[in-house]
Amino acid sequence: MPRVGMMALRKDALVNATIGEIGRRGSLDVTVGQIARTAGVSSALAHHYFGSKDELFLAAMRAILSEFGAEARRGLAAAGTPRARLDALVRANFGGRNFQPEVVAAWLNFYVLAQTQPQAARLLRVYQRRLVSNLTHAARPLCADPVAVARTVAALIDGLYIRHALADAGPPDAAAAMATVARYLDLATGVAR
Amino acid sequence: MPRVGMMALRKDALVNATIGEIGRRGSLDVTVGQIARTAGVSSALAHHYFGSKDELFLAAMRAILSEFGAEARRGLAAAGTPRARLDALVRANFGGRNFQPEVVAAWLNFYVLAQTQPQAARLLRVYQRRLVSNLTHAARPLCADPVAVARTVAALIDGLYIRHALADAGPPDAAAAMATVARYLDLATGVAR
DNA sequence: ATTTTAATTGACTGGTCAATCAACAAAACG
DNA sequence: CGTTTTGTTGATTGACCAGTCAATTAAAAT
Repeated sequence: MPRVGMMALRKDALVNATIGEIGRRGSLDVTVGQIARTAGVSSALAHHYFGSKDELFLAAMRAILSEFGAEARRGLAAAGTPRARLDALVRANFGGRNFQPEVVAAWLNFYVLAQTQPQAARLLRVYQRRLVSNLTHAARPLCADPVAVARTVAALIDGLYIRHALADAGPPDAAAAMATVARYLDLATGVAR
Repeated sequence: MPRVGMMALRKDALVNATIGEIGRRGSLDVTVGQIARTAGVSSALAHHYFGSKDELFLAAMRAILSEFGAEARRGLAAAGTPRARLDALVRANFGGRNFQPEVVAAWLNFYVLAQTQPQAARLLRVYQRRLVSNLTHAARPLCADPVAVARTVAALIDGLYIRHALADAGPPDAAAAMATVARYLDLATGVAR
């Protein structure tokens, strides 16, 4: 049943299936066959559209990053004050699908991949730089050393993310993570407690 | 050349080779054969002593954690003041072999494994709890909410670790990471700047 | 000196998987 | 209506690998 325009549909389905399967298995040890079956196509088609397993995973990561980017932009646009901008960036990191097990799994494996895959490393650097840059911009009116504060917040976000994602029990607590960052921001920007 | 007492030697060599190979490949995608060859033995011997690849990797992780634990204990013992104790814990995290690429790779893959391997998850939780507990204890005399500060510092350590380990260029800068934590501690404990 | 025990390996097995390719189906096009 | 384009897959290949096992060596124990 070859209809024209299937390419976009299939690519989307394959990317989503990739995220889903990585989440289910918890690692990159998923076969192209499993992913393809979940997407309802043959493994040959996955190779046809993406060329290789690596490309498929990179596409999945790009999808997650662009979803995150969109959320960040939306939050920034709606924020009126510098502090609201900071909070919006933090919320973008802890909100959305970011705490869903599949996305957590994708992130952790992305870190692993970034050690060796130049493409993955580049993607990760872009994300990291953009976050710090956005945070710096938002923090500039609020403190003496906005770059240092931005870097600290960025690290705090990553650390809280990992700690909550791999926490002892229960679902990750986004609210608690955001509160911790907020408390640091209060301190760093001299807000009375 | 079967001499008695080889077991400990071989196990050590295999554990070190495991860390080394994971570092070289950047992922858990290393074969038992590669590890064994690096250790100078046959793959059959690796299975003989460890039973499975998973066990071998867990043993490697335990080695890293125990090295870290020893360093933390040494630092704590030498520290006279609460603040010195905090600094010692931070230094234990950023010092030693922890920033060597192989150890970084092991950590990242350990995170991935902890999502699905109960043993790895348990190990990680023990490490995380102990760190927070040590930090809390050290922070108690210095601030009103030592638990919150300890959690924040722990997250900061993890986040800085990842960000520096996967940084844009050059070797990870342990000094900068430690300075960032120190600045937060100054803020949180009301030290004058 | 013989037996036991620890150390060690080569060879093998059963299975898995990424990637390729030739071929088939149906829509679009002229 | 025939041809081109797009979509799709089954079957295959070539390679790799974890884990097993039977066999070998030499030290240690009796």
